Amino acid sequence: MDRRTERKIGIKDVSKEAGVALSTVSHVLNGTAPISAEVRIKVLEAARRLGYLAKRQQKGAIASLSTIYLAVPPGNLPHNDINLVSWTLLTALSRECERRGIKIVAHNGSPELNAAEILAGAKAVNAEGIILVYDDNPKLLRPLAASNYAIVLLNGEDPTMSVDTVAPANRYAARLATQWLLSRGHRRILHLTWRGRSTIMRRLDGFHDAYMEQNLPLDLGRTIYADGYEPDHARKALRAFIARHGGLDGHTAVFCAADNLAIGALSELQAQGFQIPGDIAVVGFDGVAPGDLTVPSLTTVRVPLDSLAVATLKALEQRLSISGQDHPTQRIELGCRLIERDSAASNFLR
Amino acid sequence: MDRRTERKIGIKDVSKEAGVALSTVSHVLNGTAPISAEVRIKVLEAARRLGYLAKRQQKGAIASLSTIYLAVPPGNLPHNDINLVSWTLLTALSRECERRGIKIVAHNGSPELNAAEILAGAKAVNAEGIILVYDDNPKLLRPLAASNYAIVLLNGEDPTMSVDTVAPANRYAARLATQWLLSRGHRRILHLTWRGRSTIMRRLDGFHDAYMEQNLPLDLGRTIYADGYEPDHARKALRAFIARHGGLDGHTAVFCAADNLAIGALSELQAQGFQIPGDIAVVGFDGVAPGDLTVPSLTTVRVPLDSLAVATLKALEQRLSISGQDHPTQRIELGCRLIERDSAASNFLR
DNA sequence: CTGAAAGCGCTTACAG
DNA sequence: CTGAAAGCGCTTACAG
Repeated sequence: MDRRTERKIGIKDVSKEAGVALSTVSHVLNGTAPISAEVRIKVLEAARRLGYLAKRQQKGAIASLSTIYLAVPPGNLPHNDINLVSWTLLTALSRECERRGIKIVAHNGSPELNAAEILAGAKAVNAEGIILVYDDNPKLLRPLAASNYAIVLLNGEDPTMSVDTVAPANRYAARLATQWLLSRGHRRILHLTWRGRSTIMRRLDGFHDAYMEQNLPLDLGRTIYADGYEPDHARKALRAFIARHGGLDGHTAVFCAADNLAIGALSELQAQGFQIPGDIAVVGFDGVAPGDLTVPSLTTVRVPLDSLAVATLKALEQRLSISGQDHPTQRIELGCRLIERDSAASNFLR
Repeated sequence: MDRRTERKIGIKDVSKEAGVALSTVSHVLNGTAPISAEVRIKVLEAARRLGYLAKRQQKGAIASLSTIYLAVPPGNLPHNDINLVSWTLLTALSRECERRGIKIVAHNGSPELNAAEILAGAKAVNAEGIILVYDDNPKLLRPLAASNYAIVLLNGEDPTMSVDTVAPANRYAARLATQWLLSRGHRRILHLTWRGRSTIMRRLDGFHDAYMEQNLPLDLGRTIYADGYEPDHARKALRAFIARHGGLDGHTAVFCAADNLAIGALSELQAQGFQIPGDIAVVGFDGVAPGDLTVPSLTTVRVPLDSLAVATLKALEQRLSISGQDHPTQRIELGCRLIERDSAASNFLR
């Protein structure tokens, strides 16, 4: 990440790169003298190219964090290797903290997260901030928000907006994937999901949005609820659906609310003799499963886990630097990208 | 805002405030030496109290912006004094730009916004960034996103996530207002809205969320669509509703998707002899109408317009400082607060 | 807008 | 962790 050669980029390097005087660079960056637009732009572009602007932005923030307290509902902890998403997200977070020399201490308490315990734990390790992952329990969030810790909810939903939140743009990303399928001629699409955290329901919203945007009747898209988000839950749910309808009931694609479900869907559909993507296309969501190793490889929505980790730390630092006033809480959603692979071919057209 | 006396807060002031050595402060802020947790915290709190952390964060960013190009759909321009929300938002934006010495140039083009025109206009004034207000037209956003201007969509929705967006947390705020009514015993609530931009539909989502969260049947809450967002549209829609049902049909509250509608609702309901809030409570959304001047004064959801303006500039600067790589786009939503006044009394309990 | 120079604020190395 | 001191990077004032 840090190339040795560009260790210390300074205003001097920028002036050379832009071919202007050192003082000019300073004036551009501070607005302390009237500078022509052409020169201004030349300087700013050089500063951006060399990463000087980014460095300067970072420098402001890098101050305040030394220890973060991390609270994750036990079911989502990495040692439970079923949930690869959690694992990858937490790894990204650890890596980013390490890179910046921030210590991160994981909460280890009752099976059910509990605000008093979390606050006590954070205090015991002298944390400046708390990252709460996945949870969206208002009973938990309210007392945490009332404390004077900087708190960020990661990958969750806080409808009360009592704490800052960082999450993928679930609704828009699901809409994107569904739109992609619709644009390739699919009309009857199954959405395979489960009744879990509310963030997963935002993916269902997006599924519907795509139909509405095309003025297609919503009931062309059918939603199937699995009993959970493991591959076996997907298999069971699909098996039941197929048995009930004596087939796929005219559906040509399955959009799964998680890669785990998509993996189960792939195996169940293939076990039942369906060709993928010939008979039915499969699209996942998450982008952390080894989707390029499945057969066929999995088309999926990639959640930018690294960026989520970075944004979480930034939100925490921002909150820490705010004195007294009542800045409104913010929710930051990051855009996701569709990874096109073989389980949903791009040349399907009915 | 800037008290003369605290013009230049430096590390020296922080060291005095915290009662530690100057070098210690530096080490804490840079992590360049092992410092005990107690001292660290003492220093950081002093730094925050004096606004030093905030100053430092700002300093990193203040660099890159000198001219912003502002594109607003003509119907929302301030000279159309019907829309007080636009006016207040754009004023907040101008004020913040002025405070920071940023020049802001308003686009003035065809009645329908058009990407090529906007880009040409931005280039003509040597802008570094473009703020697009209110619009959510993908045909417009796509080509803008493809340009290499830093772009922020303010108060809009971009489901394609092609540009960074700053907006109020419409869905959660509407949920909050509805929850507040439900918690005061209201069960049958009218949601008065109009078919406009999609952000307004998010307020409808939030209206429904509040019912779902309480496990109340959704059809207790009924939605009325006015023909637009002006007070007269609200009057007409309510008049039709009351005529059709021979009254309020058991509803005890009207939650309006905009203050403008709420003002119309107040006047129509009173004209028809209903007591507010005795017979029916009225809640608005926006918080910019002179809601404390209506009779009765208007309970409403206040959108943090100043913070939206600040966040927009920050997002623009952040995007400007990013070199090459593909950082995902971000959507920032800010939390809103309920302003309790007389049009929905807090002691209504059935 | 340049370039040399003074100055300022923060960083850093070190003895205590 | 302190305190005095050297050093560094950026800012600022100014003549050209």
